[in-house]
This record gives sequence, C-alpha cells and structure tokens, in this order.
Amino acid sequence: MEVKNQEDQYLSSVRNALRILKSFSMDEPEKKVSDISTSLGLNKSTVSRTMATLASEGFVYKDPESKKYRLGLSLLSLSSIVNSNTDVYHESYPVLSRLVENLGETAHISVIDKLEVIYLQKVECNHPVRFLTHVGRRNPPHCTSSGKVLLAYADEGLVNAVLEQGLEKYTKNTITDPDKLLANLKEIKKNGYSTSFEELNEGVNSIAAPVYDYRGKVIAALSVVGPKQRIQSHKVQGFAKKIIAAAKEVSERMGYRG
Amino acid sequence: MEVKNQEDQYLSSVRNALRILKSFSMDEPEKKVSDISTSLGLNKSTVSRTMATLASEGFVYKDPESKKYRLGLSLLSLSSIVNSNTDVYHESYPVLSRLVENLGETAHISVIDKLEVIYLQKVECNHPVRFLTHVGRRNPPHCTSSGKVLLAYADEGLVNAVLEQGLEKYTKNTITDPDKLLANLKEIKKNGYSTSFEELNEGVNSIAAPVYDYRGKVIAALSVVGPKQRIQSHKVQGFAKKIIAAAKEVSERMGYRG
DNA sequence: CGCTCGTGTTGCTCTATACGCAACAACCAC
DNA sequence: GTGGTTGTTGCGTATAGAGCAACACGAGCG
Repeated sequence: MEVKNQEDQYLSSVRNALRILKSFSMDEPEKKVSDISTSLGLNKSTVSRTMATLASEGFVYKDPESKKYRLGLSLLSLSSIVNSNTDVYHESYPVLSRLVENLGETAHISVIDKLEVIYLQKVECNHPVRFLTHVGRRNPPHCTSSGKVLLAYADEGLVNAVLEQGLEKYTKNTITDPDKLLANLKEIKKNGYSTSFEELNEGVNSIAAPVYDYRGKVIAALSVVGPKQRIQSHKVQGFAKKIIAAAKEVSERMGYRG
Repeated sequence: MEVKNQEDQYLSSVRNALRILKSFSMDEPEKKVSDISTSLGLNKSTVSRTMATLASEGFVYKDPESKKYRLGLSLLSLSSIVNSNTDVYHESYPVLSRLVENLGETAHISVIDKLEVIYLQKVECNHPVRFLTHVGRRNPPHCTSSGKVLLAYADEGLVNAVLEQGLEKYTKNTITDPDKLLANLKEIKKNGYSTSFEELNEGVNSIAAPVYDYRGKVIAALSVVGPKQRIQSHKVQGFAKKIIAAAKEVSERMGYRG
C-alpha cells in the first residue's frame, strides 16, 4: 500500500519555495501572490508567507510600483559563484569571441542538466538580427545541435531517459521518432559535429561540436546559432570545421590531450 | 513576555535553506553537510534533508569527486532573469567598456541592497594586476567609493541605518567616526564624486560618481577601482572628470534629462 | 461617494511535518 | 584490524506550516 517514495524525504515547504523561484522566467519576471497560488496550486496564505520569507533573505523583493514580486539580488551573488566553479565558463570565453568574430554568428557553450540543455556562456554577434537567448536558458536536448551532440557522446542511460520522456514536436523538422534520433546520434558521432535545421524554432539553424575534458570525456558542447538565411546547408562543412577547431581549443584548455 | 516578532511569520525550514545557499561564497564554493551544520548551528539531519531538497530542484548538486555540495545550475537561470529586470545592467555596459579602455582600470556599476553595496555589472581592465571582484559581490558602504556616493545621495533613514550598524574598521584609513563620515558625505555631494583611498583594502583606491534615473533620483554608482600605484591622488581630478561624464552618459540612457 | 470585487495578510485550529536524537552505514587513515 | 569522521535514515514528539475564513486595503465603477 504505502509506496516508499524518494520524494517523501523532501521538505515540502522548502520545495514550494524553490518551485516558486523557478516559476519566474524571462516572460514572467514579476508575479502577484495569486498568480503563483493558481499556477502552482498552492494556497494563497502559503504563498504569501513563503514570499515573505524569500523576501527577508533577499531572494525576491516587492516592486513598489507594480506591487508585484521580482527575483532579488541574493541570486546574483550566488550565480557568480556557480560560474566561478565551472572552468569551461572561463576557458571558453576568448575562444568563443574569436569564433564569433570569424563567423559573425552567436556562439554558446552548453551542458546537459536534468534532461535539458543549459547555456553556460554566450558571446553575441553584431548582426542586428539575433535570437533572444541568455545564459541559464534551458532547451530540449533532442532538437538542438548542442543537445544532440551531448547525447551522441553521453552514456546510454541518459539517452534512454530522454527517449522515455518523449520527443516533443516543435516544428516540422523536429525528430520525434526514437529510431531516427538514435540513427542521427550515430551519424553525429561519426562526423564529430551535429546540426539542427529548424528543429526547434522555424528559421533558426545551428551547428555544434563536443568539448572534452582531460580524461577525454565530453563535458560540454560548443554551438553556433543563426537564421537559416545565414547558416545555409552548403556552408555547413566550412562552419563545422571552424566550430570543431574551436571546440578542440577549449578542450585543450581544459587539459585534453587528444 | 511574548514578543510578537516579525520573524515569527517566516517559515523556518525555508529560511534555513536560503541561509544555507547564501553561506556559499567564492572562498568556500563547496561544502560538506557537517561544515554547514556547525557554521550555521543546525542539526546534521536537518542540513542533510534540506540539501536533498535543494538538490532535487537543482539548486545544489553533489560533486561526485569531492562528495561535497556545490551550488547548482538552477541559480544560473534565475540570475539572468534578475539582470534582465535591471535596465542599468544593459545600459551601462558599452559606457563602462569605453571608460575602461580610456582609463585602463576596472569599472563597476553598483547599487545598495540591505545596507550593503552590490556590484551589478563589471568590465575588467587588461592589466595583469587586478582585484578579484565579481558581479554580485557585496561590500560595506562606508568604506567604498561606490557606497559613499550612494549614501551621500540617499535619504536620511538609510544613512542612519548604516551608522547604527556600526562602522567597522578595515584599514587605518577606514572612517569609523559617524561625524567624519557625515562630513565626508556632504563633501561628496558638493564635489559630485567620491573617493576611497585604501579605506577597505590596503593598496586599493577607487573613485565613484552617481547615476541618476529619469526622475533625477540616484539609483546606482559608477566606480573605477585600481591599485594605489596607478590611481594616485594627483590623478584624481582627471579620473573623476571622466567618471562623472560616463556616469552622466549612463544616466541619460536611463532617461535622465539633467 | 459608497459599493463591490480582487487581492494580500493574519488569527486560529489541527494535523502533517520537520526537527532532534540515536543508530547505522560508509569511508578513510593509520 | 581499529578508531575516527561523516552522511543518511527511523522514529517519536513537539511544533511549525497548511488551510480556512475573516479582515484590511485599494482600485475601479456605477
């Protein structure tokens, strides 16, 4: 009868607070108590008291104008510490900068976290036409070039977990068939780079290559993103070559001796 | 007997979790359960369960190598949202870059939060000799140029709160006498800029000017920091002129019509 | 100007829950 | 092997936090 669940261990009020924090996004940077209450299915008073606690520690604050809550400055300090931990963050920056100058397109470094691809570092291009991405953004792994290259070199368990989660369709090009995805991953491993032609967003293409650490393990992906008008299929070879070279350089900075 | 305290309202387990998060720093980016337990005076089991909850939501993770906890990637996403909220963050960047190029020293934008100065934005200089600061770092207001310029234009309540908190001595130059600090603030307001000559760290000088918003209210400080060998007292006039000009430019980008 | 509606906060009660204790398990050093 | 850390887990109990409802507050409108 009683299912001993892992989740039974978790402190519910803490989990509520963390989920409230995570419910903020670029699209919804400010929220009322009742917004949160309905969207997370929590009682008004629970939310109210949780917000008061979060505010007392500076994790949120009440905007005096709109009287809504926004994320607070305590989070800023913490994220700098997160970055200072990850070596890739520092080592990749100069390499990305040069690549962006060379290709004229925005470049990212990303890793996989909880079945999602998350951007650690970004260097933007100067083109007026750009895409709104940001450090910390999360994307699905099965339809982004960075996600697929990470999956290609990941162990089976992770790939299975992604497949079990289901391959959501975003565009007509999104790969939703598990077998086709597996075939694609195989090919990616053979080529040493991955592509996404409008698999997540219409009109957006990207190319990615793996970054290795000192043990030869793939720990991140270096990707370049741009509109399909600028990243055309006949240019892929040339782009990929430079992206692979840049990824190799980051790898070497991470101690990789390939 | 019973003192009705504001703090009685706060959810204690949530507050524990938030304090645990905030206990991480650049100096101590990874911690064991018992470290946290002793430093925050919480029971081992309490910490253990709180950490499990934090980990389940991606706010921390256990490093497989060291078996210690580190801050997690969930915080990255959130801090990007914090930045996207603050206009100063975006508007100041190009101005800071030019100033850094011109002066050859690191520049910051900072605001005051909970009686501390916090860096929102930073552009580093190329000098090999630099100081380890980072976005999100917190410093005391009474012995930094940014802090003092913010206090100079702040309302009386804030200044009193800082004075009540006590003026801790960091170096022989730190102003610890309330009257002297008030006199200094008055002078800063007259000059339109503030200085700190080794008031927080030995060998480190800084100069700051106020940034205004569209209502003419001081909302941030623009500061330049460097070693005393490079920021000498006879150069202050020249530096200050350029810093004030840069701060004015940021202000204008914020809608200030002075 | 008063009315109502939507919203956030606060007493109060009761139960779920998070804490503390202690035992256990896992690991390291020696 | 042993002794010393350290992290996790059961368990019972005190209590803290969720839910309800009442209230306070302000905005919008007739």
